[in-house]
Amino acid sequence: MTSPVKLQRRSPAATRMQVSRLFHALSDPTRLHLVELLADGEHCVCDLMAAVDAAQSRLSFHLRTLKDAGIVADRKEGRWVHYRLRPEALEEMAGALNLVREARPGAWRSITCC
Amino acid sequence: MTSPVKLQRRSPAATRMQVSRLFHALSDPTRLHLVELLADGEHCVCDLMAAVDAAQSRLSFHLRTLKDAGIVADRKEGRWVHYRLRPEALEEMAGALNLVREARPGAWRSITCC
DNA sequence: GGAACATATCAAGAAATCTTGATATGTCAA
DNA sequence: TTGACATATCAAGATTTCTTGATATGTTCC
Repeated sequence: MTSPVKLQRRSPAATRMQVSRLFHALSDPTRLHLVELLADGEHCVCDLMAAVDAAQSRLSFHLRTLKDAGIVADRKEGRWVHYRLRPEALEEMAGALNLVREARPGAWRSITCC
Repeated sequence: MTSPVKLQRRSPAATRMQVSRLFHALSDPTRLHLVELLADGEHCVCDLMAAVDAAQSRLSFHLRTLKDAGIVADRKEGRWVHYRLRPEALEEMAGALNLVREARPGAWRSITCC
């Protein structure tokens, strides 16, 4: 059974707030790099640290930022941690983008004004 | 004729930098709101100011941020200015997102590590 | 020309974000 | 149990971004 929380009952403002958090998570080159690396599946932090050239605490900060935004999830295994993408988040971003893309942007020139 | 600038000759790092600028532009609820408003075509600043509840210089700041990122373009007409979306920028973002989405994220669990 | 208007820019402070180095936590192996 | 290791967290400073109020620029109308 689905939860009783009403779907899409967020106000437009609340939706924007959430979507802006998602975009913010990808607004940094290091985080973008991490997301690219995770595109083919799970990776452990040590793999990621080798791939992006970042100090440990810096990497940890960016991974947490991605996690807080809901873009990645983690899985603890022994003394290391694996991160993976959350496809739902990517879909949500793509969806927000499509709403704007599909509306024929730049279709007309505004005439009346003020 | 197209310009002689080579296409896609940017390094991955430079591409990430550019894409992160695009995402940054949408990482703020006010700017997201503006982009939504522009989805159906051009609007003049006064329209936008009435729609998003923002002081004049604040609105101007956010429009410039969008413009600097290449997400909108403007057109001056008499004493007012019309803004419109630049579909290329939206496509570029959607493209970056798709590269990640299409790679079956979360497909496998990493076994080997460190 | 001068006033009203639309918009942009600037300067300064406020707030958020990022980086770095230090320390904490939990796990494994000897 | 001790030590090495993987990762997270914290604290402080650096940097960036955002907001606000003031002023500048260019346009139209009288």
